Amino acid sequence: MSKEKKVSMAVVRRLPKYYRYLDELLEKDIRRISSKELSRLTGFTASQIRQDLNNFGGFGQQGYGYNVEELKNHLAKILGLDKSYKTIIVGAGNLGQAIANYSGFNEKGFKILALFDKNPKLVGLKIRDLEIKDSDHIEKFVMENKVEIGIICTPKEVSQEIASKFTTAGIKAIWNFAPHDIKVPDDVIVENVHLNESLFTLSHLLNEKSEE
Amino acid sequence: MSKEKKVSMAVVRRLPKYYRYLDELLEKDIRRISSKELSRLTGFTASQIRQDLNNFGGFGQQGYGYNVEELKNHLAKILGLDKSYKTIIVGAGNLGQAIANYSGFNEKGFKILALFDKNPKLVGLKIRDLEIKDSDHIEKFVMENKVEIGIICTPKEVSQEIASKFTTAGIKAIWNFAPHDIKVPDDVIVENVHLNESLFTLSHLLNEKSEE
DNA sequence: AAAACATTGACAAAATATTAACAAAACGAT
DNA sequence: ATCGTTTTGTTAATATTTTGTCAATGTTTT
Repeated sequence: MSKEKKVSMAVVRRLPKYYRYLDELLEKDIRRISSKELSRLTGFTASQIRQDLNNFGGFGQQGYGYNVEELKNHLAKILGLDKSYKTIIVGAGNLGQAIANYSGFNEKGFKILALFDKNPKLVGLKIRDLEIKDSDHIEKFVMENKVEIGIICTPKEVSQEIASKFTTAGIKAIWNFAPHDIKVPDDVIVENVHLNESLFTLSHLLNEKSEE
Repeated sequence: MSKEKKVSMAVVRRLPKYYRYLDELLEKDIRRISSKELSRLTGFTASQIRQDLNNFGGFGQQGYGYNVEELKNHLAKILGLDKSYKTIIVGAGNLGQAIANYSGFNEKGFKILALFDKNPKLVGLKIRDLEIKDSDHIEKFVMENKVEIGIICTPKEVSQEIASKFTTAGIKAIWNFAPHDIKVPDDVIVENVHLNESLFTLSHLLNEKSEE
């Protein structure tokens, strides 16, 4: 049983940003950082940063700040980046291919095992060294290869169907790019990237501004 | 001078979702909807939905609910979807092409005028009916065509450079897909789509869960 | 090795956001 | 038309999140 207090989603969503800046600092060979300085970089308040980090333990030292490498490693662990994940992408259009080609994810441990599509013109083609397979074989592939993360890059009309295949086959986390809210069992995690919502937000802010 | 109270970002980020569900309802020819029913669809509480919508005016009617079409039109206006926007995409790799090919944005009034890339192998090629132009001509093109929204699909290393070109040329809104926080003048709006942060959040949640 | 300085972690205070409650208004059935 | 039902808009109550403060503690300088 876990006795840790639940960390709020607001905090969780800031963690990757901390991680990203720590990564950049380390690349510049900067070894220590204070919450004040991190505040300047990230735009969050120093107080908030200290409180966020303290949800997971006291990683800093009075009078000194945080050791960049150490904090980065802690965050990697918290974010689960110390492990490797088997993933597949369904929908091998431009978006699916864009994600397959992005080397950053692979470097951080997200291994793409295969791409799937139901378009016969795409099936059989290769993206980098990945063959595009027929969508009919998703479930079998997931079970045989113990795929952990499923990525949906299909049109919204088929996204639920794919999500269901995923959960039936035992996938526990879905990264969904289709502009639709898929339904899954309670124990399955869904992270949505709703590009239209993001664009509409931008459009709203642009209009709101011009009404000053 | 505006006397409207400022609407919080939390509210704004829910609006596109309301809009999406209203769109779906209208497609199914459903003409009226209560906050309770919208709550069931969206997962937000009915109380929250009523309060959110009331930030912009009383669109509903007691005993009846909301007229779907009317509410959708109001939201379209609030989100700025009643207008048309001139946009360009910089970075014509898979991601840039994916966005260029997504017809949904075009339908909602986001017109892509051109794609830019600095890779000579891409310059001159056509995506749909859009020619990929050389990045050297971004500023000129933006000014001549009064481009309103700039979309950054480049690697992070050049994202700031592109952002600066955008703002110099007078762009007031940037949709940024590069995993980097670009710096822009205060009056320019930036909406980030940080895919790595999204994926890392997913990874964290997956790990958190397995520690039950 | 002492003094001055920097900075955390924790807690309290303030600000925001969400949920609940309900009177007022409109609908729908009889 | 009247009456019970539905459902909003609004205000009040809760809950959550963010910010401010400071003693405690380690660091750096002299």
